[in-house]
Amino acid sequence: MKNGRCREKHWWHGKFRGCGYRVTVAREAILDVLARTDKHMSAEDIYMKLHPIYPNIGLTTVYRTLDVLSNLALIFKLEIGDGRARYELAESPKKPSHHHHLVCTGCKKVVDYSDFIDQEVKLLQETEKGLSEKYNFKITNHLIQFYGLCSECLPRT
Amino acid sequence: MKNGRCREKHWWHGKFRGCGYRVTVAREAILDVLARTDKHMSAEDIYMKLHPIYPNIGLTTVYRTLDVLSNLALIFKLEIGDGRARYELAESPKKPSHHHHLVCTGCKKVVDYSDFIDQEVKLLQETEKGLSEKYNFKITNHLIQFYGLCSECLPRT
DNA sequence: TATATTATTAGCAATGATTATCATTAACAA
DNA sequence: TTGTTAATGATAATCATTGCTAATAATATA
Ligand SMILES: [Mn+2]
Ligand SMILES: [Mn+2]
Ligand SMILES: [Zn+2]
Ligand SMILES: [Zn+2]
Repeated sequence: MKNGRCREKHWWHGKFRGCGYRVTVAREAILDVLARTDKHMSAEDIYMKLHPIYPNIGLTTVYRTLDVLSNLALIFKLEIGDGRARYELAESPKKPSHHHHLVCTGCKKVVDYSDFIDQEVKLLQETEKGLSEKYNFKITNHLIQFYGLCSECLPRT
Repeated sequence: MKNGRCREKHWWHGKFRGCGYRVTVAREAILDVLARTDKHMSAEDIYMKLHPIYPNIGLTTVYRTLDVLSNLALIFKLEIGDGRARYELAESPKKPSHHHHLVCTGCKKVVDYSDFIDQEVKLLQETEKGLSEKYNFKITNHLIQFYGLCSECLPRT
């Protein structure tokens, strides 16, 4: 039986290698931060979280790494309208795989939801098909988001 | 019968005055640009369009004016993910009042669509109601967008 | 294991859309 | 026509993100 001295291999090591990417401390650390939260974090959030433990990982590296992880589809990039992108793990036991977002315009909190997903998927499929044909588009993605005020922000308005 | 010498009054003059805003050349010109197109224009697009006729209207004023018009709900501000906001008239004979967008990630072209709007509205209402209760949010807005490649951008990939 | 190759990184400068400042101008109520 | 004050233009500042480059570290190879 192997002991724990060697760096634990994660399933995505193979994905990295297969795409010609190296497995680095920064990449592991950033994935780890995202794996340990159910929040939707900005590049700077991640940088701040990392900094006490890895003070040598720069903000630029965080951005670059998030870009790589995004291209590998290991994470999702999410724009909520405040000009600061948020990121989350693509596959996580902490959240449903296909979900959308509820954004508080007050505190910028993001809530995952997957209610009504079945009807939604049905409508989306119909719509995508219809639009593809009518407008001659190859549709690759969609975005559904609700905006409002959370219970903490509503009182102070 | 009145002649055409005086500046034509538009219906939104009243809306301006009622909210304590003055009617200015820049505001009329910018609304006019948006009224004459069915495109979704950026602040700079509008500035460029205006510049030959009104070289004294600065880009800053375009931004400020778009902000005012947006607050008055005369126009919609639209983010398509390239970090540059687009604007369109809220009510226009050129497009359906309630519509969503199909965005080409290649050339950033935006197409209005209102197909499947009835089913969509139904689902949105149900979803909003469900989410409001479950997550204790006051939902004020929603965003639905499809992304893909238009017929011109698809070949060159 | 030692070495060569080259992807990755840190630190910093640059970018680009949008906003803030402030002195000047123009709308418009009286 | 005039006084009040909102609106403007020029410019500087902001701020998230990206570009640059010499140094470093991950991996393949001997
Ligand atoms: Mn999420
Ligand atoms: Mn539109
Ligand atoms: Zn909130
Ligand atoms: Zn296109």
